[in-house]
Amino acid sequence: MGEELQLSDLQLGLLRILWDREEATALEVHTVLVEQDRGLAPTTVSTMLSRLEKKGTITHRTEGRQFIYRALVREVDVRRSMLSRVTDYFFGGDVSALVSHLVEGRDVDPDDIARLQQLLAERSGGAEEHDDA
Amino acid sequence: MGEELQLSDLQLGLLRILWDREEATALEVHTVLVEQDRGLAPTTVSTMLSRLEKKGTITHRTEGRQFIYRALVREVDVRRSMLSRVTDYFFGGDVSALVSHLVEGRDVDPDDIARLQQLLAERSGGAEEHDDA
DNA sequence: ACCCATGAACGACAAGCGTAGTACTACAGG
DNA sequence: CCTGTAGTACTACGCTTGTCGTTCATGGGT
Repeated sequence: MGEELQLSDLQLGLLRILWDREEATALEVHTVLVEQDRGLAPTTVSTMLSRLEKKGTITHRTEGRQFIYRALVREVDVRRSMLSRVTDYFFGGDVSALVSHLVEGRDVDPDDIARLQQLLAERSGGAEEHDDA
Repeated sequence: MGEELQLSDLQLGLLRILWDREEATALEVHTVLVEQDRGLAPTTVSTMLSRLEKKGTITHRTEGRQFIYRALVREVDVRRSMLSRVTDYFFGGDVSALVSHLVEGRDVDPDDIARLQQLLAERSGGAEEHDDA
């Protein structure tokens, strides 16, 4: 199923914009980037977009003389893929080790803890899993 | 405090070896890599090690004509840093959202769920610190 | 029909990574 | 003292990323 897709910060930034608004022209993307204090030349944005397209991450349709870009990968998949890389590497896929790390290290609100407990309770009690072994 | 350190897979692999054995010569590192099906020329390993050192991630002392490398960054810090990047980006630092994602997506064993509940219970009940290396 | 503005296409360049061959140095054995 | 060998240093090369400048095409206004 999953191709190993590894994205840089900027690439992620571009994707994010496309995810947020479904579609966007190069100019639009550039504008958003600028608003995010990410000052880049419009051509830079175009170049990045092109390269992303060449890799099959996004695509575009032409409307008039403008390109309207659209993401081809879903955020949830990228999220999963990138997270997997880190978790697999550092925790060998052991989710509890990961959460343990999170809870230990950074400050986690008691609220968060509570919410997590809630979440897990739902998971184990509410939804019936019929997975064996 | 936190420098943004972004490591590639190979760099992580090298670091891992140094973390595991505290210290290692270039040759030793190479050997381990080979055992891990990561077949690289010894010179390649040396080059990578040098570059890592230039970036301040590792260091070495000289024993005879050999270099004995040692990591300058702790695994826990790199772990945290790399994980933060992903979690901050995708979940805005919301740990419960992250865990939610994890629990929803890949199949998490009931065992894991139980362990997590245990973990959280400890966390919210008695604040016990147990050292992690 | 012509010129300009708008935006894409192309080319460029520096830095960093992965990869490795070759050069050099220094210690050890004869 | 000379040489072989081990092991680092140097150099190189192709690829990707971030960053643009410049060129080119085209459609719209006068």
